[in-house]
Amino acid sequence: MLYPVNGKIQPFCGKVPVMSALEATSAKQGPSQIARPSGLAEEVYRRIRADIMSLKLPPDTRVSVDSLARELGVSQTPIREALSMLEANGLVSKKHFTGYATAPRMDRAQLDELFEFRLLVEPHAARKAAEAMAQSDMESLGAVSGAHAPSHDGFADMDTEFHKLIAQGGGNHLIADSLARLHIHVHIFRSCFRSEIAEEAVHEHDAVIAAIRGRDAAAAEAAMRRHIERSYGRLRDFIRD
Amino acid sequence: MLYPVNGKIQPFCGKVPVMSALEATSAKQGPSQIARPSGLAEEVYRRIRADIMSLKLPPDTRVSVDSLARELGVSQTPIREALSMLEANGLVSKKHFTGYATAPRMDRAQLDELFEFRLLVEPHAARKAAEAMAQSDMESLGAVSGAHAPSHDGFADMDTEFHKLIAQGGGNHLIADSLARLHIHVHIFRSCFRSEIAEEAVHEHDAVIAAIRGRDAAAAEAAMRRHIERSYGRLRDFIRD
DNA sequence: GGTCCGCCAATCCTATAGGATATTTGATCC
DNA sequence: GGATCAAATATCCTATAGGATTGGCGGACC
Repeated sequence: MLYPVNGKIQPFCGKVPVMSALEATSAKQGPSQIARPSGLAEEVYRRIRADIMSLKLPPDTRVSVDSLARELGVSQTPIREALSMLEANGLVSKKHFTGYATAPRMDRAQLDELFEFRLLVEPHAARKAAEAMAQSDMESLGAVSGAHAPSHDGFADMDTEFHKLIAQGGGNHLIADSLARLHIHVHIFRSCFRSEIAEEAVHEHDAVIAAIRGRDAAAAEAAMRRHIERSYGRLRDFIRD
Repeated sequence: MLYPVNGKIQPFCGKVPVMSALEATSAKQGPSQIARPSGLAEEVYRRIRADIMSLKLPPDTRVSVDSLARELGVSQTPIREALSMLEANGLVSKKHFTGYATAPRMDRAQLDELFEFRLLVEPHAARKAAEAMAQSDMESLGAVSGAHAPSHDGFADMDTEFHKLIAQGGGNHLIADSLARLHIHVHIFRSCFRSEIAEEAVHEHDAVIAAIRGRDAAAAEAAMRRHIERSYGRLRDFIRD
């Protein structure tokens, strides 16, 4: 057959891939989501993004379309579409006739800009979350609370989920999407330095969660602001420029 | 020849297209910019985005890859890359095996979310612009001030430039990019209703400009907040849902 | 010994052909 | 007359081949 089925990524020709895609989406986004086998491009997109976030593709690394196509067992077209989307999200950059490369690691100026933005948006999101968060999300929030994360990746996932839930809690999709896009870069930056799991961060998280559960908007905003400021202080130490 | 040169978009095979691309970029971004013929995909991207913003492609309209390829005289690949980038920016959406379509017109909820976001970010940007805007941008700001725009498009361009300069003035690229991305949607929404050129908006702009020129951060923030609130009121009237 | 020029490999970019799918249209049946 | 099913069309998705360009490498020249 023309479609290599060596365990990488399979096109939507058979029935099995479709089912697996359905399971994947429904498992990740909850049962209320429509079944949408969004195509190979999106699959490849997630794969590459995961590789970037796990530092399997470190910052400032060349990414060859040919290599990816061979490695994933798909044609170049979906690779190109995925890379174009990643470029639009700032995770890779394209130089004409030279190819794609993962974005270089954040420098001091970019870190400052990123946290200025977070400090502007995320406390507001926490305030609104305290006012209007749905009960279901509130319960999910409890799941990322007290449990001590064993590994570095475990903490990172928990942190991502924590901030995502609060951003969504405000009910504003634009805010949630913007913060999610930014959080990816924070994740990469933090992973670059394999920073120790900060016990403080967990306490700060719990403070925010407590305020939101108590529907105390002002306290939630303040706690989130404090968390981001402290987080900024912890990350800033890793950089000198 | 394989490359149709019927006046649409030309590949980078000859010398003339390269020169024209150079002239275009240098004319738009100033003489200090490196020459970067970024490829067909970006050219196509700008073209489609322009067509969407000019309502030549109205909201919720099917966009065929084949048709675009024929119309622009290029292959399908750059069209796909451009559409992927547009999708990442929320201007088109893709449905598997059905094709691309321009995003539907904003509904009331989206308008609310968008202006909540703007109200959160843009006054802050104005404050920072008043504190730190470069002298060159300050002069450019004067150019979009008093002059009465004759046409609807003229006002729209002026408005876009006004908000772009202030967003850039704060020196935070993330803020500037986010606001630019959002402003496109505001532009489309406004164009849909061919709203009359609001004389008020010009006065509000002038108030912001005056505050920034006077380096009065608090006044700039307040003026921008007022401008956005009024702008929201003007646009909200067009929608019922 | 340093610098410049031409060649080679790797990569990207474009174009075309073929298979698969969703939507539409028309005819048939109830 | 309305609804249902099937064929046809238009479109997308994938794969492969060929042309064009960049960056690095070795040799020649000053």
